[in-house]
Amino acid sequence: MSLRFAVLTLLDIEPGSGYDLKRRFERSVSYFWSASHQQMYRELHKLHGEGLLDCTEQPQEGRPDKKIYSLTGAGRMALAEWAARPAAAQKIREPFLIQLFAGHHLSSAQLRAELERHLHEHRAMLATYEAQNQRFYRRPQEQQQRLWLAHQPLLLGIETEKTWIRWAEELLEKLDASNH
Amino acid sequence: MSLRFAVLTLLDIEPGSGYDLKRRFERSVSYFWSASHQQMYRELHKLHGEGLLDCTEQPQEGRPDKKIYSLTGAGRMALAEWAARPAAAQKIREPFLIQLFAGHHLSSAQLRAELERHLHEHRAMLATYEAQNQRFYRRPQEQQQRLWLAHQPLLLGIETEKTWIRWAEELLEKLDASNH
DNA sequence: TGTCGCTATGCAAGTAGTTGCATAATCCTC
DNA sequence: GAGGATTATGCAACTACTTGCATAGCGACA
Repeated sequence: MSLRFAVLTLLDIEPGSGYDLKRRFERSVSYFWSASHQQMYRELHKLHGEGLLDCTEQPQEGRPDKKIYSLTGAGRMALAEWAARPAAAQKIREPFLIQLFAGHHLSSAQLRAELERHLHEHRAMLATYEAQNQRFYRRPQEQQQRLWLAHQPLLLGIETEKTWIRWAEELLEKLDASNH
Repeated sequence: MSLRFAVLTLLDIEPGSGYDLKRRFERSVSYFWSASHQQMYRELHKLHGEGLLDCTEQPQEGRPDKKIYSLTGAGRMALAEWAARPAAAQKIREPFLIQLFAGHHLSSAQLRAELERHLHEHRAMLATYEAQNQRFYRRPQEQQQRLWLAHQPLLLGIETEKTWIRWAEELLEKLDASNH
């Protein structure tokens, strides 16, 4: 259900094609929801079939035509109605922690290597989030005020990554300490 | 794939029935992976079918018989092999943040109410995590040393909840400030 | 004495998400 | 001028997960 409303929200801000949406998704929604391009296209078809989206084909030179989707009245209503309903609690899914839970099957060198790999990824994540944050603060005041709510998830993303990194660094230290 | 290895890991620590597993899951794995009892039973059947689990029926008085599952040699091998493989990156799924992303469809009173509801849930979560943490430190030294790695995810869970709560409290303040 | 919650297991049908592939033109690099 | 990335869309088959229901005895509460 959430993907459908993520799509509606993005199209509410600005109409676009599946491909556009996929890229905008990566730059905004991706730090609190993940989806592949197949999911996106399928969702667009479904929403269009249900009359929540309009679709106009836009011929392009050289490359395949774009299908530009935008909200219908029904789409806007569905979005507003959903926004007012209490959201389901999040589902936690952290494969790495399950692995850690079974960590006694690994040598401490293997553990270190895995941890450092994840640490690397999370640091990269943090860097892209912070870059995005900077971009936000470089926008004109008017936009900052209009989008401030939609910006809040990014702040949580940044703090969550920092927390993860701190935890992993401490765990590495503990591994060191227990080895010598 | 992760649920399957969560189940194997729990059964590796101690054999048990689907019902046992479900409860142990809630007390340990649930803060980094979620699963319903149906998923659990289905996974047990599958793992048993693939020869990774042994199953012995244990008749009980009054209540239905238990099926006690335990790892076979193949099960232990599969677990060890998986533990050494790099884990997939986590999939983020936070419905509430999508809702916030569409937050301009809500009145600020509605927003406040939703936020406070979530804040309440996260505070309750933090309290149960901390109680579990206390329980851990009351265990005998020997167990603390043996289980210290499996205990690390809980520490991350605690820090993550604290981060969430801090973020939500700040957001509430911002909502207040922008209202007056 | 009725119903609520707990222990204990499971089926069936549905929705959501993943993986792998396919097409096709254009732009850029070597 | 060959190969690869980018733009743009999509099918098919699969796996994972959810929802709603069913069964069935026991203990506690009111």
